[in-house]
Amino acid sequence: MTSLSTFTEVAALAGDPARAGMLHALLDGRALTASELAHAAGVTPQTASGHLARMTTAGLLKVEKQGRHRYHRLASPAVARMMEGIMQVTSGLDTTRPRLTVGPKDAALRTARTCYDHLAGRLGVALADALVRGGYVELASDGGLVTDAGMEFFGRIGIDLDAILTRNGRRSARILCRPCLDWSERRPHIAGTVGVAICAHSFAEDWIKRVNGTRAVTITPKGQRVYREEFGVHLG
Amino acid sequence: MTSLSTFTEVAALAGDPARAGMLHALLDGRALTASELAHAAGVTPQTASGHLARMTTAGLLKVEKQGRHRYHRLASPAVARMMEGIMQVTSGLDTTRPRLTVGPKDAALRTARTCYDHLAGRLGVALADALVRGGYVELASDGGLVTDAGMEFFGRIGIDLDAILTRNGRRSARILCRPCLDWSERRPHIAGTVGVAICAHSFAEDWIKRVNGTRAVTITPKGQRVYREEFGVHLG
DNA sequence: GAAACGTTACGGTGACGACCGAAACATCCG
DNA sequence: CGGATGTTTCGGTCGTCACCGTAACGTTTC
Repeated sequence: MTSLSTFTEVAALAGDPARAGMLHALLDGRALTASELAHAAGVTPQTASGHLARMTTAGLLKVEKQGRHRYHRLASPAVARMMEGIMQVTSGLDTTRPRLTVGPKDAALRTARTCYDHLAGRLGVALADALVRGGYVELASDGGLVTDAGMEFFGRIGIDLDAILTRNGRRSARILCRPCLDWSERRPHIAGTVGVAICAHSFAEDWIKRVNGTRAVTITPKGQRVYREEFGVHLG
Repeated sequence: MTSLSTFTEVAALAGDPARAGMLHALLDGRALTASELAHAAGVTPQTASGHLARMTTAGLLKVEKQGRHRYHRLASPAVARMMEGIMQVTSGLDTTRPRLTVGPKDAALRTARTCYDHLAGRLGVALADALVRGGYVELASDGGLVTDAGMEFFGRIGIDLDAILTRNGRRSARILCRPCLDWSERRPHIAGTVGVAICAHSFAEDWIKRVNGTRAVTITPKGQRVYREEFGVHLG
């Protein structure tokens, strides 16, 4: 039963405060140096280096060296999904406990953030709601799909899902998407290929911007207008 | 940043050999006693009791006491999905390492097993393949859906998906399903509401049976026939 | 080449926690 | 009621591992 030992190993790696902090810092998909990660986790660079080496050999992280820097990033989307899965469990049990989540950093994360490769937070949920309301997307707990009207809508705002899916090698006649339960909003937002496309396009069109060096994003004035006029999203 | 500490706590709970063993023993969705779990994890009942208490207060497990027995089970499907997520990561890195998985127990698990509430292993993948081949289900990495022909097919073999979804409160016009990457087969099988229905119906109709007290299942002669004649599945 | 910076390796300390033995507690059965 | 079984609590031991200081290594820049 070797699969059990690797399971334990991976979970134990994620179950250390310093390593968990680094993983969270990497959850936006960027590549960070050991020093940045050490700062994020609140440990010295030496300690961070050891953790990073372990996680890399375990397959959680991958590194690419550029000059004297070594950039670390999550090894695969599967790692991000694993973290999502853990957060689902924690958010489930947070209902009983008092939710003491304060601080402006937390507030920014709740408003809008990236979830590895797609949008989450109030913005992510609001976009999902708007797309469902407009009849562009059908979303259930098990899955979702883009309707014919949705294909037209996405094409109109500059997202050619058909081309993206053809490039990735489609396996279905329809454009499916993955629902992702938002840990702060407790409601589903859109992940999967469609979520990636929305997020990437939003960055490319300057509808959103990363805030300093976190997973949080701010909505630009241009984005405010587009989200309101095209999607019908109003963020209080 | 309290969410990070709970994240760490949950991951650390899953990252202990004894606790991981118990969680795996519970992954079939049944409720087991502390003694059984102690035996499964290879620890004494005292040790197991402590672990179970911690996991219960953390929200991973829930207990229901019946007489002098206390039955433990996974607290929610989210816990099973979290474990799936971790296994995805481990199976990803297993490609590099030598896959030394032997033993008849392992072989039985690979042939057919339950994955909390749906079928997995060669059987699960073969059923998914057959349903796709027959045009009853469309399945992509992000999601899946049951076609009109599929609705008719499932109705014919006694699974009324429409009724099930109505009971659960549908949120979509179509019947969607969740793809679940099989850790032994490396190919997707069907999870979500549809996967649950297939699995439950297979047990109810005696197409499959649990083997002793594990997640593995055996296919009955009746099941062999049904899977072959109705689904077109041939298991070597 | 020397200095500055980022990263990794080594040795020692400290703390957390997993584990079991013994015993108390709860429940069912004769 | 007394014995048997399942479960939990308590105390103590042991091993593991995170952490940092120090120092070495590699790369870049002046």
